[in-house]
Amino acid sequence: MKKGEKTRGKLLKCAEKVFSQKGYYETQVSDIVKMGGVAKGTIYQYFKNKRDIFSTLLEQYIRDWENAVALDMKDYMGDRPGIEYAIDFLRHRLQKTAFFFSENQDRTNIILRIGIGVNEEFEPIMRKFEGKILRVIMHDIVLGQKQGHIPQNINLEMASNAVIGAIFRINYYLFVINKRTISKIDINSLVEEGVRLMSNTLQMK
Amino acid sequence: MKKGEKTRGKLLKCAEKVFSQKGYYETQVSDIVKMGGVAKGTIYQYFKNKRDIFSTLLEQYIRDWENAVALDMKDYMGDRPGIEYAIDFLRHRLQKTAFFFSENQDRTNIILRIGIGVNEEFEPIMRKFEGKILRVIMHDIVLGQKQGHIPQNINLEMASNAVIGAIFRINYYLFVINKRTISKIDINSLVEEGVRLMSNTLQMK
Amino acid sequence: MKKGEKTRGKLLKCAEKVFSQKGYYETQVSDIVKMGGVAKGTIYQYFKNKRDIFSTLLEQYIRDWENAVALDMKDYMGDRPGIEYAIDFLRHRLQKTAFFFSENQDRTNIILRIGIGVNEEFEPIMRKFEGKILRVIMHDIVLGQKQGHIPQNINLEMASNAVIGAIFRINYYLFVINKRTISKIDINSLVEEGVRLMSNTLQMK
Amino acid sequence: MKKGEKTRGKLLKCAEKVFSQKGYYETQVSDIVKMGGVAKGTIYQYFKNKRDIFSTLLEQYIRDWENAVALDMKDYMGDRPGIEYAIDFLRHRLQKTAFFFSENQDRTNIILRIGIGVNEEFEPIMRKFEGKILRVIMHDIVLGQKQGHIPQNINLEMASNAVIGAIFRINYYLFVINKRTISKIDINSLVEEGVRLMSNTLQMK
DNA sequence: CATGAATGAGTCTTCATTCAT
DNA sequence: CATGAATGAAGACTCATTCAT
Repeated sequence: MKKGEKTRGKLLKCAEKVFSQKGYYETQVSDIVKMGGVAKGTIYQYFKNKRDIFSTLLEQYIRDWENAVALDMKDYMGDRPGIEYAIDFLRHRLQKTAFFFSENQDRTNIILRIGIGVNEEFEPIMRKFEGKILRVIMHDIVLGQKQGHIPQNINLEMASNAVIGAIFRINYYLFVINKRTISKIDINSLVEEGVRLMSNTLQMK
Repeated sequence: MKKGEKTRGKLLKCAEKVFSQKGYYETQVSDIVKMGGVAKGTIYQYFKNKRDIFSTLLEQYIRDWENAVALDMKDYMGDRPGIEYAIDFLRHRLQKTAFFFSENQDRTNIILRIGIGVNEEFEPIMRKFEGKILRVIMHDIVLGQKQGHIPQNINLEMASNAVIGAIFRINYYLFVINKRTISKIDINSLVEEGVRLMSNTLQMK
Repeated sequence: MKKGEKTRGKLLKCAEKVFSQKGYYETQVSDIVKMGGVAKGTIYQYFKNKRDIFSTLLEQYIRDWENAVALDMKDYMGDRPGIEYAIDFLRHRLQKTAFFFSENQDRTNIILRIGIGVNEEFEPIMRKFEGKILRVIMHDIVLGQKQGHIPQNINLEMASNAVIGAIFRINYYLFVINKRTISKIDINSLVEEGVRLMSNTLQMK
Repeated sequence: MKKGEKTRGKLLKCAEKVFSQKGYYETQVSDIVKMGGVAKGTIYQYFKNKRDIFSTLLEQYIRDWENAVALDMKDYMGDRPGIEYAIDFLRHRLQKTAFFFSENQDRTNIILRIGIGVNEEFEPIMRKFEGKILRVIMHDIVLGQKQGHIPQNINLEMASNAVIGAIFRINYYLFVINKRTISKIDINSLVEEGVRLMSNTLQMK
């Protein structure tokens, strides 16, 4: 790794920490730079401005999430039937999501709290993020309906928002409000409860 | 005395509008007073500073919500049994909530979006708000369990967070993202769908 | 006393207290008004502005001092000789001064501390005050020289400044720094010491 | 590093000039930076705020004075007797003081006029300053008493205040009120007169 | 690449003063 | 005479950004 790349990465890591602790507006570029141990001017070698730092993080988060949660969708892309199979599918989704949100709490805090209320110039990125997640959920539900595990008369828009709301809120509650550090075993029992709640919500059978 | 109260109220209304549009940090005190048609100094007769304006709004919202949603709980406090009754109870909750969030979209935007990411000095107020709502939901679930309409083995913490997450997210989706203006008739069909989803989530029967 | 006169006097008394405690710039008109128990606008019925309040006090202090210290000068205007007489004269001066500065410590604080550093627009008044005092001292010294109790070769300018400096400083030390409340008996022993110091300074014999 | 120190020093010099001319409250930070030929923000790189600028000056003055007046005390620490020696000692003190107050009239104005009436948050610094001076004078008097040149029955508290008052007042009169610029020869004749007055006050013989 | 001194537009906030009631 | 709501000019201070070294 080039020296420049290393500095850039370090600054991004510091930015994540500070943004997470103080929010976008309350963090000062000098906070980030100080934590990174470099001079004021250095950060402007890698980022156009403060906004650029924050949106770089947000864009990165979308890719992180895709890598963590969305990509393995193919494993379950086959049309093999069976309700256990569908539940298994849901379980994996929730598990990946829980791992994603628990492994980096600064990132979680930014995605679920900081990113929400911030300036509308970041809204497109956040919308894109949410849109991706929402589309995955909708796709999953439609898949479940095709396979007969989810009733046809469910309102897709309402249901997927209910699911995303529930999932985000639970992860927010666990990892942002309570800052819980959780073992893999703990996470699995939580996931199991989540599977039960969500399969109920969607009347999976 | 009368005049002062009127000015204060007007400024609070303007503040709500501007905070909702621009967020806490991007709104300038001068935006608010300009919209209110008064001089800069006037707003400082009624509020200590910008923070005070915002937190006054938040505190007001807690009271608004209690008046709108929480107070009529007693009507259903009787121990009349019957699952229809329990569903009816849930329906009323969701209906009141939907009315509350649809009747003042600036307020909704501030509660569900602006208030979330803002500086941690407002966190206690937001926590208090969320705490009140969470407690109502938990109380409702426990009541349902006592009356046998909700299974005992449900995880109260997870379930109530799932419910609050789903409800907030749906209202957020409808009134903040889509800025939907909704007739009473529309709202009722949405509420009906919400009742179905939430009663499923909680396995009410 | 008319009601108006009474209000004016009360406000002046309050102003004296606040100016003494906070200095000219740190006192707010609203402090004075609040202490006086009247409305903001009322004080502007009696004084043109904040400066007018302060300079009214200063002007008053000049008259106060003249009444307290300077006027009885005539009692000693005769040209009766005798060193005891001259010392007696000095004693009376110092005594009157000490009474003047001890009887109203807010006034003392304003004259000896607040009034010094304040805006140069009050300088003429303060100069006038100091000038009157200086002239009295010079006159006294010249009188002492005429009568042969003070050497001719003394530098009038230096000596009178030394005397006024010493007197002011001692009173400042006693009544401003140490806020000493002092009985008539105490004061007399202090005055006696002062007489000794000043008669030495002026080589009175 | 070099450049920064230079800017800081320049701003401090400008601040001294402006504070001296306008007093603490009437000087605006923008006056100082304008005179310094730098931008508004620059001064805040070196000083926390306006108060910090002023108190930095005051603290500096204490050190200046110690360097100018107090340090050479040891030269006279020997116990060589003789009244000429004691008078010589007094002469040097007054001379050093006169040089100190005449060499930088802005500083003199701030010490003897501006610093007095200002807000009580600077009082500790001014007290510290006065305390140091007072202690030196007291020490000198006690030394004189030990060596038999000053009577034992003198009131130390009163006498030292008389001396400090006289000295300050004379310097104030010369360098603040009359803004006299004085040659070394002039100063020596003034000092001679001062020696005479003070040695009389303290009955040195 | 890195530095950190300098910039200055931008904001909040204060407070003496006015004036309609 | 008294009130107190409203005014708005004025000033301190912040902080993202630039650029010469």
